[in-house]
Amino acid sequence: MMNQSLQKTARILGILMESKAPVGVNEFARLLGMPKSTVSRFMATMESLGMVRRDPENGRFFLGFRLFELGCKAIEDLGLRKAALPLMESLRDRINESVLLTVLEDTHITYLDTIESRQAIVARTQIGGRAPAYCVSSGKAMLAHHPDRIEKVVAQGLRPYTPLTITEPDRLRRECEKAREQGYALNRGEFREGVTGVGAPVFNASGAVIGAISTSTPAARMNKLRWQEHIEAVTQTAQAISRRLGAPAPAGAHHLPG
Amino acid sequence: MMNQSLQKTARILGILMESKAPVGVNEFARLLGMPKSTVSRFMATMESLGMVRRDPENGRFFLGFRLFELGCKAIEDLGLRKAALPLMESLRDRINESVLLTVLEDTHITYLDTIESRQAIVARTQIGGRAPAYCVSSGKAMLAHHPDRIEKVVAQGLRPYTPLTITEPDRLRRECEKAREQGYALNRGEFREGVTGVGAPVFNASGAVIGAISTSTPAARMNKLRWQEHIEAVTQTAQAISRRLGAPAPAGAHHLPG
DNA sequence: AAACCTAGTTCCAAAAAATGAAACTCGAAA
DNA sequence: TTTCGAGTTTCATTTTTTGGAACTAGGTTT
Repeated sequence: MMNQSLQKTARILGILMESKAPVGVNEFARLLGMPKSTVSRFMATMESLGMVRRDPENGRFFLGFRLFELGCKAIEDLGLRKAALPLMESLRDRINESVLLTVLEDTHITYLDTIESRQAIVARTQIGGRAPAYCVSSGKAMLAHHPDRIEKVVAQGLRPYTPLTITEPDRLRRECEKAREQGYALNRGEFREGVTGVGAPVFNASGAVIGAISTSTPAARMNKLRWQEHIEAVTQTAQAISRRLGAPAPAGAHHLPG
Repeated sequence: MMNQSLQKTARILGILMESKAPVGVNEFARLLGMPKSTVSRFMATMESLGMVRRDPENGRFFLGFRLFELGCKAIEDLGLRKAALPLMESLRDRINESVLLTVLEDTHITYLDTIESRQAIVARTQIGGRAPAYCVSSGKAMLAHHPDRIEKVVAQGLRPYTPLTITEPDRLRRECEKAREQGYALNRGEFREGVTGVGAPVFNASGAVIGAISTSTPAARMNKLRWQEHIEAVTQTAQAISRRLGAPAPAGAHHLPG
């Protein structure tokens, strides 16, 4: 039912995504459980299409630059980054902490862009990197509007990344429900130890969640007042971005007439 | 000989890359000259692999975020951006013009990153975007070290983008040869009218060209002195980045003992 | 409300492509 | 010189993909 060449392609790209060093034909053959003749031909095709490139030293493979061109277009199409960046800078200046822009993809989030805090100690985040949605503030903020995804996440198993990671399905469901009511979600150090955050969803003109704004702050700098400030600032910024994108007014606080 | 599913995938991604608006199954079928049943199944597979995503409104397709993850990893692997960015900022501050980081891919260049000039008037460049190698300073600087590519470029035809575009194969060959000797190349407005630049190649530890640094300056701000300043500054920056990457000392000016 | 688009999905026999064991090439190491 | 490891090519066999047609589902016109 699914095109198998494509699935194989995705596996190969996945291997290169995870791999630290370039990968050769024999290693692919081993990892994929396929004869090297098959792999060799496949890689030749992928190379000619720019999906991978060869290390001229030893013929091993890296991901290709064509993927970068395509990936940049992918997020450009979304229009989110352009609308968000200036407001993200203001937010960073307001709270003096790193600000992140993310999208929800299946059950994980992807970091689209970062505005770094100007402080000496920051929790660096890799643009293009991922995190499990249920472990981070932006992820929970977005899951809150995708109940089906919550169940998919739960079905995949709630692995503990830190002692504070949510591992109880019902706890996750409750937190998301709360996040939906309040319009924001928190991360108290559930993905990376000592890294906290506040996340709020961004909506497009159709009222669909298309991304989230969040903060990344070392736990050592957090206290009750700061949490409150961050929640307020992040929520306002996310709403301002949504407004820029033509989103209908948030339904949260105001009760609209029936 | 080449895997045809992969080629089809590349064509589909190419269509989405060029397309301004999302594309539906029927439109793909028309553009690809294939029955819609085939396309429908294909797109379903691509979607499940994250290569494309559907517009929830109308079911049409965009490029998927997975491509962004892969693309970011692709340039991270190269290690060029990390080595180059700080020096690019210094260069921008030195000449107060936009500074670009590019790689050569087949016969075109791809923009990896930009440090914008602080001036009011700038020629904006899209990260992830392309330009024909023979029309821009960075492209010519890199072609200079890949004679086979020059011939490939020539074979594809030298289309004039502006009145100043090089359209004579021999002129391109001569310019590249000169660029190789001098260690830099110029663009006098050969790709976009009124946009000039100076480009120099960056080498890795094996002495191979892996990218280029270049400037982008409105022609109105250019004069003889500025060209000289830019050439000096760009060349020095490119060499400094190469040194960071462990490149052997440039052979250009010094005549090494036989 | 019935007929009629348009867009997309599913079916299945026919057609085409990918597969993989083995032979081959090429460099480097013993 | 031989051996080894990594990669590529070959070609009969197996496995996919293909695509016309039927089907589904919204939306629009008569």
